[in-house]
Amino acid sequence: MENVYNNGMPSPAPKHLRFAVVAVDAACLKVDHGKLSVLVGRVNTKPHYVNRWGLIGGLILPNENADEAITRHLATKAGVKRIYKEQLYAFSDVDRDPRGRVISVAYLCLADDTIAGGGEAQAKWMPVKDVPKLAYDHDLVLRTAVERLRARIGYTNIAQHLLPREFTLTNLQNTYEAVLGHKLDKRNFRKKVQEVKLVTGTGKKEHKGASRPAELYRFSSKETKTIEIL
Amino acid sequence: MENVYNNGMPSPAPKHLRFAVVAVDAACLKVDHGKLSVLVGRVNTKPHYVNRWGLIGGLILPNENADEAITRHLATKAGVKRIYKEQLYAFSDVDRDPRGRVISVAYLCLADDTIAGGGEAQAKWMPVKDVPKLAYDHDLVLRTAVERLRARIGYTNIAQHLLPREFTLTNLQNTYEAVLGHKLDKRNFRKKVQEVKLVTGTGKKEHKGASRPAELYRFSSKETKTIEIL
DNA sequence: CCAAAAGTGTTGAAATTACACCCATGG
DNA sequence: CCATGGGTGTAATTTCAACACTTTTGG
Repeated sequence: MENVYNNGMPSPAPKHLRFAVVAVDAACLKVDHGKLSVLVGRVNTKPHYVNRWGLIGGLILPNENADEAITRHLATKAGVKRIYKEQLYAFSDVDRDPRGRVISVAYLCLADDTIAGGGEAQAKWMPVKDVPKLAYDHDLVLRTAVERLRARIGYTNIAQHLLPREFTLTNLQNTYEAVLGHKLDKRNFRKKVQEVKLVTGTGKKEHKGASRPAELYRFSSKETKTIEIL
Repeated sequence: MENVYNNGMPSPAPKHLRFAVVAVDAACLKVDHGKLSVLVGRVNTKPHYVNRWGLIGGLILPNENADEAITRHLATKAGVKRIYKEQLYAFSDVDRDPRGRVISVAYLCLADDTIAGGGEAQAKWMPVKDVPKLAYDHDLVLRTAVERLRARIGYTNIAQHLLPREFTLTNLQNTYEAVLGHKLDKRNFRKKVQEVKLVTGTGKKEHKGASRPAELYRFSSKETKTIEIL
């Protein structure tokens, strides 16, 4: 074989090599009323999936890459814009879509509690614990996304994408607890997030109800930084 | 919009949606004579890439998924079989391949020092520090793979795929040092790998040259386990 | 007996965990 | 004045990093 990369593909590739369509799917998560929740949309692809739920997604078009495609589909199909996205995994099993060969690049997306979305009536947020069996292989995609988020929240500042710009330390701790699925010690949590410079206090206070007002914090860095341990 | 997932795609998808081909590429790494090395192949896709090096890869076919495709291409194009593979990232930029739209699912693959490969004359192992500019976006793919390996070796037993079944603790430490790019303390290293039960001693000794023979070890688990810290 | 690589412990510093009470506010 | 959630420190334990010499073998 003369050339180990080129499969004899001219430009553009002949039709028989273009048998697949490429899609993107979003496992879009947020913490909603203390529960880790996922954005799902109605799926009605008869005869295979009738009146089911699935993740938000759709095809990649010729003039866009996967990142651009996922952004577009989230905006047009769920009214969700400007949220955090990171690539999760490419799902490529031959029969993962009963309609034909579809290879899907899945994304882990994170939104804060205040994000709208689901306003499209065909899309809504649902607690992860309550999701029924989803269409296609979307159960697998969702499970993969939750595992990834749990792993990442422990050693990066990724949680910033689950919170508004300013938040109390109690908000932050609740977010961690919802994602991880277990309680944390309040004093140790506060000590740690400050010491590792995850957050910085603004002077401001949040007054809410009949109790001592809480200080508002921000994440120190907007870059996704890898910090060591939490 | 009635259906948020189906883009109006019938079965099978119409031609204009099947504009892309889907490929796989392998960032295949091993530690060769103490140096982290990558498997590269000749690329000659005139007029864009003349006599260049690139990663081993090729197209996905209609009857296989990405995992199967990467296995096939490594075997047929580099004679490399039965090595460890994990999906790395899907690269999908519109013009990443000058010949046309190619979306590539990249893999991180690991081999032990004894693996053959490169016997095909068109494929060979090259120290990562010495690789010239590669074809396509393969520099980016390689960089991504090395970062991933460095991160993972620190908290998983993934290093097992870089070593033969039995090895000395010195072999193991050399492997870690080659991947990480810095020296480690011998006593602390040995203490840690035993305490965390990464490896188990076989009674056997390796006699080599005029020096005290070393005990041979194995990895305790063949599953990819996530251990905490190393 | 010499060269070469294998093997082995201790100590001081730093980090981690567990744990309970006082504070500030609004109603 | 009381109910609510916010905020704080310390001591015991564990973990981590730095460091040098003895052992075993083949030639």
